[in-house]
Parts: sequence; C-alpha cells; structure tokens
Amino acid sequence: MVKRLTQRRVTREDVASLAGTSVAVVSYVINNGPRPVAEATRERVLQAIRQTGYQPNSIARALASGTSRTFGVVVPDISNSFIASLAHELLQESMRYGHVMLLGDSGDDCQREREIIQGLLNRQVDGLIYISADRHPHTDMIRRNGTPVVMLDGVEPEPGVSVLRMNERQAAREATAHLLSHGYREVGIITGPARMLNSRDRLQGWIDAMGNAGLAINPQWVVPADYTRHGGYQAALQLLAGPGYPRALFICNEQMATGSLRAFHQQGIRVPDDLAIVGFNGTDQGAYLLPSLTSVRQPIADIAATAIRLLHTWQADAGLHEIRHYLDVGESCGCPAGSPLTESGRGKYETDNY
Amino acid sequence: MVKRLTQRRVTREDVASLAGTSVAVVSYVINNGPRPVAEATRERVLQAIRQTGYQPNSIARALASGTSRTFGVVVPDISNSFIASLAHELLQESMRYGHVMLLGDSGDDCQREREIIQGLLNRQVDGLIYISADRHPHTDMIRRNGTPVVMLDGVEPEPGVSVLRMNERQAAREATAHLLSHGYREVGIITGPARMLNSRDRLQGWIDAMGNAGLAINPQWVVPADYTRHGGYQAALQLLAGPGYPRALFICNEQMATGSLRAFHQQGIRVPDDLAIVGFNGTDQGAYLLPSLTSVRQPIADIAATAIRLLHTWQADAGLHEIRHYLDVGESCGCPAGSPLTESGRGKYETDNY
DNA sequence: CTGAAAGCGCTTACAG
DNA sequence: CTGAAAGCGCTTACAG
Repeated sequence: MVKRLTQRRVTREDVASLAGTSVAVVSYVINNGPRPVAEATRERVLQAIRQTGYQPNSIARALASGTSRTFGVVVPDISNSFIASLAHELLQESMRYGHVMLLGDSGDDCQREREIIQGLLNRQVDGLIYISADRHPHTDMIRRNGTPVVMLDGVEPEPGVSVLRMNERQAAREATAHLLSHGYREVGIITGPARMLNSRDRLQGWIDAMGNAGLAINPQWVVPADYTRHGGYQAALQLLAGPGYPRALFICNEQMATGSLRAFHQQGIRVPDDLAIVGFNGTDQGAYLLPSLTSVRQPIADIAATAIRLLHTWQADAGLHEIRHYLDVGESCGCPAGSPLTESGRGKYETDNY
Repeated sequence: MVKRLTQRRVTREDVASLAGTSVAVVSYVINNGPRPVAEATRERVLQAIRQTGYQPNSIARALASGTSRTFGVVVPDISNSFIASLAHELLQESMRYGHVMLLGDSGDDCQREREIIQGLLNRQVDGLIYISADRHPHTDMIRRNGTPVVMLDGVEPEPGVSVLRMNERQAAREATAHLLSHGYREVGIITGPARMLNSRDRLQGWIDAMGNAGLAINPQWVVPADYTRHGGYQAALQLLAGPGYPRALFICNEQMATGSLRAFHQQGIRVPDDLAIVGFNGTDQGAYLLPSLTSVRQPIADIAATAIRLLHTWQADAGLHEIRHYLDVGESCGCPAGSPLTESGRGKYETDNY
C-alpha cells in the first residue's frame, strides 16, 4: 500500500534508505546514469520509489545540474489567435523533449516585456522563444546571459540570437500581387502598429507590389490600425468615410480582417464583389469567415518544431532560418470560379510562381 | 562601467565581497528582510549590485525558501480563443504578484494532462489553475502534494481543491429560455464532447428549459460535436440533412457557433430569420461574426483576478466560488428591433430576470 | 545591525 | 558497481 505523506515530502534520502543504498545510486537509476547500476540494485530502488511515491524535485535538480528542463516563450499577447495557435504547437513540441514552458505575455508593453524576460532568465530557462512587441527587442540581456534564443520576428540575426521567420516583405508583396492579378488597380492597405517590425515589412511589401505594377499610392488608402478586430473595424469605417474607396485591400492580419468584414457588411459593401480582400497570417478561423479569407499563411507546426529543435541543438552562430509561406485562397479575394475550393470554400497553393 | 561577465554568472558572493559584507546582508537588502540593514550598508550593497549587474537566481531562491514565485495553469487547448483570452488575463494578473506562469496544454489528452500536472508539481509551483479536459480531473495528486489549486470547471469542491465557476446549467437554461422567449418552439442544440463536464451541464440546462416550457425534445436536433469550428460546421450540416430543422439552436461554444454560421450561410439558411442562434462563452470575436452572436458570457478579467487571489490567500477549505454570467445580445437570436445595439450590433444585460 | 553556518534536494566527480 | 562528500546559489534561524 502507498503511504500517504502529508507532512514532509519524500526525498531521495527516503528512497535511498528504504532501498538500502546511497542517494547517488538513486540518482543513477532515475537519470539512467552517469554511472551504471547493478540490475538487482536498480530493482530495489525502483521498488522503493513506487512504495514511497517519490517524485524528484525539479527545482533542486535544476540548481544542481544547471538545466531546468524549462523553456520560456515571450509573446505580445496570447489572446491573439495566431499567437495562441503557435503557442499550442510550441507546447506540444517542447513536451516531446520533456520540457515545460514558462509563458510571458507582455500585453504589448515594451517595458513589461523586459521584466518578463529578466524573470525568465533568472529562472534559468534552457532557451527562449521570443516574439517582440517592439522593433527594438531586448536581446542585450539575453545575449549577456548566454541563453539560447530563437526570435520569431523580422529582425536580423546576431551572434547568440537565432532568427526564424518568413520573408514578411516578400509575402506581403505576393499577397498584393495576387490582388493585382485579378485586375484591381486601386489597392489599399490596413496596417499594424508602426512600432512593430512585421507591420513595417508588410507595408513595405505592399508598396513594392504597387510600385512594381506602376501604380500610384493613394495615402488615404493606407490606414493604420493595431492588429485588433476592433482596430480593423474602425479602419474599414475610416476607409469608407473618404471620397471613394479602393477596389481591393490588403489587411495585415486576420483579426483586423475579421473586424473589417463586419464593417463592410454593415455598410452594404459586398466582399469581394465591391471590394476584394487578402489577409495575412491567422488561423483555421479564416476559413469560417463570411466570405472565407484569402490569406498568406505560415506552417505553424513546422515553425514550432524548428524553433524547439534550434534551442535543443543550440549553436550560438545558428543565424537565420527562413520559413516558407503560401497563399491560402478563399472567397474574399474574388478568385475566378474554377479555383480549387474545398467544402469551406478555399484552396491553398504555394506562391513561388509569383 | 558595467563589467561584462560571460564566463561565470555573478552570484551573491561576488556582490557581498565587493560590498564588503556577508551574503546574508545581501539577502536582507534584496528581500527587504527578514533582518534590518543599516542605511550605509544597504547603499554599499545596492551599489555593488549595480556594478556587477547581479541578478538573483530564482531557482536557488525557490529551493531555499520553498516558494518558486511561479503558478501553473493547465488547459485543454490554448488555441481555443476563450481559453487564450482567459490565459491572457491570468498572466497579467499573476504578474502583478511578481509571479510567472508555467503553461500546460494537454491537447485534450487526459493522460498527458496527468503528466503535465505532475511536471508542474515537481517544479514546486505555488499554485495551480486547472481546466480539465475530462470529467475526472486529476485532483488526487494535487491534494496529496498540498499545492493550492483553483479549478475552473464544473466540479464539486473538495477539501484542498477550490472551484471557481459559473452555474453552467443555469446559464444554459437561461440561454435557451431567451430563445423560447422569442416564441420559438422547436429548439435544437449542438453540444460539446460528452467526456467534458461543461458539455453535460450545458446540455442539461437546455433540457431543463425545454422541459420547463413543456416542449418535446427531438433527438435528431441534439447534435454532438467537439467544441471546434469544424465540428460546429459539420454538426450544422448534419442538422440540415435531417427531415426539417429547428427554428432555433443553442450552440454550446463560440467556436462551434462560428463554424455553424458558415454552414448555414452556405446552405442558404438565414440567421436569425430562418434559424436563430444563441451561443455560449467566447470572446470579443462573437461581436464580429455575421450575424453577431448572442451568447452567454463570463467576465474573464474577474475570473482571472479571483482565481489568482484565491491562490494567494489560500485556505484549503476555500470551497466554491460562483461567477456571475450575463447574456450578451447580438443579432443571431433575432431579438426584436429596439434592443440596445451598439455599433457592432450588440448589447448586454444581466439575466437575473429569467 | 551583522556574520558564520546549516540546510533546501539534487548531481557528479572522485575514490574505492 | 557503490558511497561519502562537495557543490549548485540561495534563505534564515542563531549567536554575537
């Protein structure tokens, strides 16, 4: 029968004395090393562990061994569905390595982000996944600490800081080019906050595509927002308030696309008939919007697997790793009939051909 | 100038020797106790901390003090937007107490959930917030460990296990009653997975309301699904496949409501004109669906604040804490014109009057 | 007000 | 193959 120990926690000492060995041997058994243990001894130890219900204290282990079996992930806002989906995959992946995850949510606050990172470093995380809320990420303290870090941002890699990212600018260019390929000439954009790196890259990609096509940019159709649904809603209303509105729109994330669809619907603007839309990033949800959202996408599970692997096989000079992206075609861009639609009205294809 | 220390980490020892004191005094300064320190000494220590860039090792602190300044949160799936929103609030709230959060995502897997909890307990979390993927939560190991735990599930509290929840059954009854109050008599339901506690409570509430109104239950209009968007989509199609379909529908979460709206749209069913809908839980997003979703809601920030507070002021006999809920009225239920709509087509009110 | 020292529960050379 | 012991970086009675 298992003993109920409410008072003191069972420690290695208890197991050792019950098994009639030293605590060192208990360690060797639990960790399968670094010294060999006779089979009979091992059995006695395992038996003692079962009898006592012993559970190793990870904190003590971390202090003694220097590895906490913990990763940290820092994000601007976990309630963003793209980030949440990514976090889900990261958690599944790190679990495969026996690691748990410390989650830091900066709430889009740059100063708080710094505190969070410091807190995670002080807790001896074995590695950090970092999506910054600002274009000046706090890599200084991480590098000084020597902790492996993979940034999922559009920054340039530095020594000691790996970067895993898609080519945001190119992807934005392709998304815009897709709209242009439908014959739309008047194309606007709803951007994210200027302080964020990916906002600027996506804006720049849109500018590139317009320039490549020899099209003029109408400043009134460059509407800044904040990556939220409400921001997208407001931006759409603002766009409609102007004298005339564009024929097509590149919206820089899924949440804003969701909000803007609501606004267009309320104002009687039909998507894609009156105004076509292509979005960026996002989740499963885009397929269920009305109309379903054509959007640039990233393979989230691959990103997570690669990020965790980079931490595990860490080399300070790992550098830059690029993620492929693809255009997930739904109804919102007004693709001609005959495009490969599934039950939920969308198909996907690589955009290499652009 | 700050010394760059790449080799060895700065420890309390370094600070102490630079300040010409003992490590104990450094502790007293950093922790503001438990012994007083002369002002001059304190200054020397603070100066030494600045000079060395010393950062306390939280792992060592946890081992010595017994408190890790870490909470754990265990959820079925962080990519669910309601859960993600809740996690966001929990993170903001725990940060106010100087705690970081270990996040465990079981991926709806009951066995994995157990491993995760064990992992968090071994890491000496100061408390646990727990949403189970199954109606048999793993409270045994938590209780044995003596770790404070707040369950956000519809379980009954036990000694050592606090429960913070809304009255799901009553809320579901009210949601259904709202549909009935519009005069609809044929009301169906799309439920969550039977293994989960809240699925059954919500189903039961719907049954209650139907019974109270003296209405017969059509088994074909009780469609089981799995709380996902795709599940809701499929369930809606299944409902439409039968001979006839109900006039109204209670859909047990927001994700499924999102999926079903897509299905109804594709099949030419107008919501709410042909079929009215009330949802359950969910996020900001419900307001941006087309039509906007009428839904039972919970005050997420309050839940988070209360949960963290319960952990902080822990008493093993804390018991049950009920969360109020309200009905957030959008367009999907077909409320008569004149209801208090905002810009995004919704209003909210308490449901105490039901 | 300050310091020497035990202790938190592990890991891991080192010696046998 | 096994054990005694130092050490990880802190906290905190205890004695001065």
